[in-house]
This record gives sequence, C-alpha cells and structure tokens, in this order.
Amino acid sequence: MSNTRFATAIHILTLLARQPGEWLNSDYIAGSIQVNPVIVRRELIILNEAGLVISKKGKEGGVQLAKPSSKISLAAIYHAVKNTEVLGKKNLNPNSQCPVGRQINDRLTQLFLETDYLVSNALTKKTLADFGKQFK
Amino acid sequence: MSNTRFATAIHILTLLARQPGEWLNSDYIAGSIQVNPVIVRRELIILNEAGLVISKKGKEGGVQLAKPSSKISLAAIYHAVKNTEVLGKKNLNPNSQCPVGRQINDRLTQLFLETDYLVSNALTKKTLADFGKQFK
DNA sequence: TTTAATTGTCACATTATTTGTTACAATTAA
DNA sequence: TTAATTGTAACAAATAATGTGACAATTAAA
Repeated sequence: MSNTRFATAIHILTLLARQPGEWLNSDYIAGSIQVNPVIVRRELIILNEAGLVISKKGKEGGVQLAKPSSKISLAAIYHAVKNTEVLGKKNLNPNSQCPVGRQINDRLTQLFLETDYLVSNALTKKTLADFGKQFK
Repeated sequence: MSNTRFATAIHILTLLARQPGEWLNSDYIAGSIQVNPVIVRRELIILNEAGLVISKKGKEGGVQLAKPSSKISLAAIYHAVKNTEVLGKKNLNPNSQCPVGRQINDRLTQLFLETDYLVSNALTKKTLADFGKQFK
C-alpha cells in the first residue's frame, strides 16, 4: 500500500463514529482530513459498497455508520480499500525455461497469502470503537 | 507495497542460493526474471548494502550470497526492499482544529508500527533456505 | 413550487511512483 | 590489450495516486 486510502477511510469512519445517527457531509469530512471533497466521496462509495456506511442524497443529506462502531473491524476497513498484497506484486513473466522462474510465482502466491492472512487476522481483533476510544 | 521489489529480490537470492560460491551475473539473473538487467543490478546494490550479497566487478565478475541461505531471513529481504508501511501512508495535513485531525496521525503511527512488527516477526522465522527447498 | 444543499459520478489535470532503456566509466581476468 | 562485468547516471515510458471542476439527480426546506 503506497497510498493513503486506509488512512483516509479510518479518518472518515472515526469522525462518523463520534456522531452516531448524524448525517455528516463530505465537505465537513474533507475539512478534517484536508483533502478535496471528491476524494472523500470516492472513498465513501467504497465504504458504502462494503456495508460500513449508509448515505442520504439531497439537502440535509450526508453519511453515517451502517452499524455500531463496535461491530466494525479494522480488517473490514482494510479489505475495503486494499488493492495489493502486503509483500507487493509478482513479476509477470518469469522464464519458464528456468526451474526457479517456472515455480516462483506459485511459491510467492503461497507466501503472500500467508502474510496477508496474518495481517487480516490481527486487524479482525481490533474494532473501530477501540480505535476511536484512543481519542480525547 | 505496490511494486515487485520483494518478488525480484527473493527471485535473485533464490538463484544465488542454488549455486553457492558461484559468481552469477546480472544478465543471467535478468534472463530468469525476464526484466532488464539494470533492474537487477539496482536491486543487487540494495541487497549488497543490506549485507546479503557480495559482488565482484570486472570480467568473470558477478554476485553471490554473503552468507549461507540458512542465515538469511525473509524479514531481512523484506526490510531491504520495503519503502512503505503495510497499511500505507498517512495524510499529510489533517486539520489540527479538529480533535480527530489533531490526533489521528499519532494513533496511526502506533497502529502502523504494530502491523509492520507483526509481518517482520513472522518473516523472521522463515529463511531463504526454507524458501529455496520448496523448488524441485 | 422553487430554491438550496448534497451525493454520485464523469472527465481531465497533475503529481508521484515504478519500470524500462541506453550509455559509459571503472574494474578485472584472460 | 581486449572483453566482460558492476555500478551508476540520465532519461523515457508506463502506471498509480491525488486533485479539481462540473453537473445531473435527489431531497429538504422555504
């Protein structure tokens, strides 16, 4: 992950968790992160598809959590935004004439899966509520 | 990590581990990965700085492992090539007028460190020799 | 019914990162 | 003296990430 998507998503959700039932709008959220509101709206679409937020269009609209923050794991957030594996990408065309080239991507698939699982598993144990409690 | 650096590095080292004491050159290695030799040489510089390989310039030169593959952990390889944390980057200027904006980067630093430590710790237990044994 | 605020979304611009390529000085063995 | 090789620079190309302006559709309130 060489992007800020996880940081942006957890920032959004931390704000929402502090005002359950309130419809916060993307301008307000963007003001807290200090990024363009479109960045926030784009991330909100992903979080909506993941079932973590619900949104209301139109005047007095906005977004709120789809469920209590104690039911949202950091793993769910991570899965919603992640786009590469922890150990990165594989090379596309290793040489099949070479024993190492021929087998390496299968071995990496296994190692990459194990490593991702480890991270998922740890994040599953942490909730958004726990994360939010750390803020004064 | 949305790059192929770990995959490239472990590919290089797996090849070297199969021929201990031999000076393999960057063209040969590049042929197995099927990337440009400069990509390989650039990664070799990093692996050299990390104390994992030694190299010899000039005719009949090349690179070999700096120590037995049983003494090289996957964590050492990962550390040599990693350039971002597992959970990505933080936003640069969260709004300090906002309680969440003011505190979030410290909380993320902690979470990111924990997550990275987890991965390091797991990779410390695996050696290049173990990885190499999986190849026929 | 009209107005204002808001999401969802598109198109494009800009910046950053990653990968590829050519070239060559310095080094070393034959 | 020649040929092969690393180390490295400079630049090109491709891909990914972030920023921006615009606007249709929707909704609440005036």
